[in-house]
Amino acid sequence: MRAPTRRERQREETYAEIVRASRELLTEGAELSLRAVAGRMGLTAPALYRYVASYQELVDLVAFEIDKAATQRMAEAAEAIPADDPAGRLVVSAAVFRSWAHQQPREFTLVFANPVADTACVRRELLTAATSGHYFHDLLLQMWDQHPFPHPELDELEPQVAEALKDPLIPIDIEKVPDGHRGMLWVFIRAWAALYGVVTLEVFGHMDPRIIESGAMFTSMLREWLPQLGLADEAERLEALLRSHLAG
Amino acid sequence: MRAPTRRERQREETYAEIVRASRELLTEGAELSLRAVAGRMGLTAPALYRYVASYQELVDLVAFEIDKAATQRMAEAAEAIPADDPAGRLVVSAAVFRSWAHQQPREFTLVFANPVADTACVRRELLTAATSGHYFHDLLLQMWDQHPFPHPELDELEPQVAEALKDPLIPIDIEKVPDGHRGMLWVFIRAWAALYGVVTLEVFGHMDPRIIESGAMFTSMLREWLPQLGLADEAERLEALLRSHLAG
DNA sequence: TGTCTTCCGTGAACGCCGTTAACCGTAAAT
DNA sequence: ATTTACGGTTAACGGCGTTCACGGAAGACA
Repeated sequence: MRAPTRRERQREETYAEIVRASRELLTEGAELSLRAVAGRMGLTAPALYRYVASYQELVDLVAFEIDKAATQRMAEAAEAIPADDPAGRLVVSAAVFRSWAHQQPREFTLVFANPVADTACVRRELLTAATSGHYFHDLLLQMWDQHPFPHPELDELEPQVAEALKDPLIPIDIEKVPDGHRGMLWVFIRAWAALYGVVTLEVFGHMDPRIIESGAMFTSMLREWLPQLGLADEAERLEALLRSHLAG
Repeated sequence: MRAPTRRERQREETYAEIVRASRELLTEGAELSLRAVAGRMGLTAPALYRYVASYQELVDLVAFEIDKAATQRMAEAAEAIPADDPAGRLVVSAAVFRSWAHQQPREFTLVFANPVADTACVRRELLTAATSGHYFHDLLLQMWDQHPFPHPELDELEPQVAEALKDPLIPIDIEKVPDGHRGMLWVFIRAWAALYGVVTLEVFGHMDPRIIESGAMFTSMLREWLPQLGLADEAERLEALLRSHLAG
């Protein structure tokens, strides 16, 4: 772990600049293309091939960094809530996640609505490396540690699901899950599905825009989920917390 | 309403061929491009501009027709269920919807994961014209007619939502909704959100592939929804029906 | 029937795009 | 001091959406 040489530092800075330029393009609504990124950096397109092997690899790189940045945004907002209130932090994080998706729909689309199935292993690994995934799972685990909620046992689930949960392909440090409580992952996964579903629907706009803007879809999704996470008696407090963060 | 002239018939046939060629490309995993579509039809790209004003308009046309075709596929499968069992037909339709999305992920993406917000009015109108939307809403209305389920009153909902439900921007013939029961739409919309969310998540693959394949996500979504549609006592029958259609 | 017009196709061209190849100065490594 | 690796260049290929000028053929109409 020696100090990075000058060349290495320069290279890292170039990567950072690539990501910066790419995100600027996305934010401005322009097309993300190698030529546009290169142009914004003051060099020509072929030069970028010294850093990424293809356009798809650029997309993957940018997607990973965007996910990291979005997670940091959630973490910063969550710090306004005491660390001993992981449920509050989760609610705030979910609200920030939604706001981010609405403010930066192209960034959100790049990360979460790019097919992960058909492409190569790189994107596959992204599935288990997702920073946001680890972040959400950590909060959920903290919640469970503080106030365990019920979850199905592996043998109550469909065999294929039980099998998948034994060596799961999701962004979580599996040793953090207490032994005999793998069924908890099923709750986590379904919660993620609910969050992902609502936000994706809203971003793609397959719904009356006034309803999207109101946030009612999101609120009602959360209202359904709080009891399942053992938060029935805190529902009122958490819904108020959500309301105060929906605009942001 | 006179008979269509020869020219008109020819033009319609050309449109149909455009859609046919486009869908072939999508199914084969090739890129959907004006040149590729034209080439498959035995003509050059500029010729297509006699039929569509731009690439985006081609996409919209194809998306609309794909939605129609997917709906027909659902309707055909639903015919195996008696007409006096709209709940059964809904379950079968939802299962077929999911199968279609998995078998033709590119078609599904084109229709349901293309941003509708930022583009022009054409796509906006698609929102209320969606064939599949009308189909689902018809089934839900039939279910309610046969066996009414509870729904919130307008004044129990958030004002913005209540406002939106008075003149909704969704694919439904509003006069079919009984007076004083507009709140029903809120149930419909949330049900659609749940279906859309799960299927989109599965198609984009942001989840362990073994869990996607098992269909457990979909089953559990349905299990949560049956009671809300007043089908608690038919849950067992309908879940069995779902299981028998999940593979298809 | 003959003329006029509308429709539907063409080829050429423009400016984008991703990608490859050959080339070269400079900074690091030896 | 020499070699090597790195990071950039220009030129070019094929493909994309799109526009334009052109022409033939089919329908409309006298």
